[in-house]
This record gives sequence, C-alpha cells and structure tokens, in this order.
Amino acid sequence: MMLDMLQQNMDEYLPLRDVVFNTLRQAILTGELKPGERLMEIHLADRLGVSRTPIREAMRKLELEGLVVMIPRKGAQVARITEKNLKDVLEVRRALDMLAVKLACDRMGDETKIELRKACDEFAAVIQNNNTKDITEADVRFHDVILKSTGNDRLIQLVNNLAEQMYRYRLEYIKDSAYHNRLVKEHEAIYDAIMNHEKEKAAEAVVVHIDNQERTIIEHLHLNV
Amino acid sequence: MMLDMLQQNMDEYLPLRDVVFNTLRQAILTGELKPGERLMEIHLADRLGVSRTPIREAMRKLELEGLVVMIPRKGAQVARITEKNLKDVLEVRRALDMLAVKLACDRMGDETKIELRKACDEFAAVIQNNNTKDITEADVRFHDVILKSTGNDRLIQLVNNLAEQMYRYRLEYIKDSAYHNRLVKEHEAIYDAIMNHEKEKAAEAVVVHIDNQERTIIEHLHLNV
DNA sequence: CTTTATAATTGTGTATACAAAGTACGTCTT
DNA sequence: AAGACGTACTTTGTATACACAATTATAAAG
Repeated sequence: MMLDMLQQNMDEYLPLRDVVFNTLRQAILTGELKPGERLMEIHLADRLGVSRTPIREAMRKLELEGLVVMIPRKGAQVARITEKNLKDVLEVRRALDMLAVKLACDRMGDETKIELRKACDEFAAVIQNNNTKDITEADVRFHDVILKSTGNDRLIQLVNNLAEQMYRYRLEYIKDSAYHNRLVKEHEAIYDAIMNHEKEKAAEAVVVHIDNQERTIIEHLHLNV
Repeated sequence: MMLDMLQQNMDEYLPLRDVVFNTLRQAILTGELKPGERLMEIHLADRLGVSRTPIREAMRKLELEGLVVMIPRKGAQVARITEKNLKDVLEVRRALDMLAVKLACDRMGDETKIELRKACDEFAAVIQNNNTKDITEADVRFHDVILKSTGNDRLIQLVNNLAEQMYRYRLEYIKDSAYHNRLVKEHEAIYDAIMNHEKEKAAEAVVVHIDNQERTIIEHLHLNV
C-alpha cells in the first residue's frame, strides 16, 4: 500500500531537464516552435522559469533525437526537414514497420487483438468528427498497439522516435479530409492481415500505408514551402 | 583561402562535452568502464580534468544512445546488456542491414565497388595476422562501405549506433580464431550478391551473417557471466 | 562614400556554489 | 543481539557567475 504510493511518487518525479525536454519537444512537434527558429538558452530559461542548466541538458537530448541542430558557437535551431531527410526517414521506417507488423503477426496475444480491434473502431469513429487532435491520437494509439505487441523495446523506441519527427508535417495533411477514408481502409487491411497471421500481406499493407503517407506529406511540403 | 582555414578550425573545434562524450563512449566500448559500473560526476570530472557540466551533458547523450542508464537522484551506471536486450537490438539490426544491403545493390557506384573489393581483401589479409584490433577495424570498414553506398544518412546513423552497442561483446569473440574463416566467407557472399545486384540473395547473406554473430555472442555471454 | 579597425553587445562554454535527496554507518532501544 | 532511528557524509540537481568567442555597430582613415 505504502509502496504503491511511493512508486507513484517516484514515477511522478521528473528532473527539470526532462520536463523542459518534454515541453520543448511538444512545442516543436505542434509547430509552436517552427523549423529554423533559433533556440536561445537565456530566452528559453526565462520563458520557462528555470536556469540555463536544465535547458542545456534538454537541448543535448533534442539534438540527439534530431529535433534540433546545434552549430558550435552559434547556438541551436529547430531542425528543418528537407525532402531528402524525409525520404531517408521513411525508407528506414518502412523497413522497421514491416518488421514490427510481421512480429505482431507472430506474437500478438488475444487480449491485444481485442485492443487492436477497439483501436481500429475508435479511429473510424473519430474520423467522422473531423477533430484533428482526436484523429492523430487515435492513429498513434492504433500503431502503438501493434508496436507494443512485438515486445521489442528497442524497436518500439526507434519507431516512436522516427514517427515523432514527422508529426509536425503529418498534422497538416490530416486536416485534409480527402485522405480520411483511405486511412481507415488501410488500417483495416493491416488489422485483417494480422488477424490471419499473414505476414507478407501485413507487410505489404504497411508499405502501402507508408507510401501513401510519404506521397501526401511531400505534396503538402511543396505546397507550403 | 582564409575561409578554408576557418572551416578547418571549425571542424577541429569540439566542445568539451563532445570530447568527454567520445572519451566515455570509447571507455565503455573497450570495456575500460565495465557494465554496471557507477559513473560519478565529480570523480569523472577530476579524472578528465574538466568541470561537472560537460560531464553531465555527455551523460545525457550517452543515456539516449543507450550506453548508460540514469536513475533520478541516484546517478548513472554503464548499461548492462541482457540477452533480451541483445536479441532486441539484433532483431532490429537484421531488418536495417537487410535494407542497407538491398539499397547497396541498387545504388552502389563503380568506384565504391572497387572500394568494397579492397575492404574485402583487406579483411581477409588481417585475419591472417590475428591482430584483434586490425580485424575489428577492417570489419567496420567493410560494413561502412556498404552503409555509405546507401546514401541514407539516417540509416547510417542508426545502424552505426546499434552496431556500437555490441562492440564490447564482439571484441571477445573476435579473438577466437575459430570463427575467422567463416567471417571471410560470409563477407565474400555479401560481396558477390551486391556485385550481381541480387537483392534477395544479398539480404539472405546478411541474415546469415547476423544470425551467426548473435549465436556466437550469446554463447560467449553465457560463458563469461 | 567606402573600407577597415575597434569597441560593445550578445550568446555560448565552463566552473563554482548551494540546495535537496539519498546512502551509510553508528548508536540507542527493545 | 537485532532492528530501527538519526546523524553525517556523499552525490545529484539547479542556479549563478564568470570567461571567451562571434557578430554587429560605430568611428576613423583612405
């Protein structure tokens, strides 16, 4: 009983650097901090009400995650995504998501299958309401269920990190309801393949899903830049 | 002229945190800092003759790379690799190395092919001398040529990072000359497949290569722990 | 008016200081 | 003698101060 409370408090405690890290990451992913924008330590420290130290430590992590680029003696800025960069990331994601879905075919337990069904339905449901935030969250949840069923922690971490780097660009096209029905169908295809343990079919469905994402994001990149 | 010198100086300049980062990483990979060993900031700062700040910043990066584990308010320690962890990493590497070699089949230019031939020969040559350091370096070079030919920067970064995490364990079994001839043959198989643009065959050869590594490393893990 | 040099401002890099948390050891009590 | 409590010491986390590098602006000279 006491131990549970302690555990909870332990989980709640986060070093300031991690709070800052999460805050900045969120700001970058939601577009509040725009690509190319300068990140000045003192300025951020003032804004967040902390000293430079946690800011600096958070920046090192963001740098390694690829969300900010540091130029020695010139400071940090929010990473810009180039088309090349996007293609590189998606080329890797294709391979990793294929691996993930194949592993899911082998390893997904019955409870998780129910969860996946629910995630699928939920996604179809929120699509109707046209609320961007709900849609992205439901989408993330669907993919998370698959990822977690692989039981491979490293894979989970890597795919999440790669996916994260495109959230800012995905946001723009998820607003466009033209793609909504296609997304639902693609999810269903992946779901069906996993249920029938058809690894190759599942992998194929994932490739289609990512290819469509790539095409759509690049279209929107060209429009907006 | 002036710009070149400046550029060179820029390249040479490394923030202390990066020097520390490289130093610690090297120490961990070579086994100087052993898995589970505590990393105390003040102690390290004294040893390296710097303040705690660059040490801390280096730690954040090592943490994200997976080489050290941080426990809030308790400090850092060198990450232990469990068998599960190893299998997770290699499962991902299998997928990424397959991708890399397939891309290499498509994209490798003629000059790079010559380079690869050289790397192959060099590896076979140093195997004779039985010098562990030379062998590992030649091995890294061979795989680097393939990786770079993909032209995918993200892929290069990820594979390097994953490979890095096993160097400490690989060292032990590369000493064992029993595996040497097999390694040469496996490299040749990969080389041949790339030359003939046989993507599936190349991927298969890579899988064999990694499977053997996995088996061997796990054997040695069991022996030594 | 343009160019160069110097000074001032801005921002990063490093070190130190202080506060809070955790650990270990010793003592006291049962 | 064993366990629990408390105190002292160690170590991390955060803040601040100082130093150095770079860029920009201003002034002087050509």
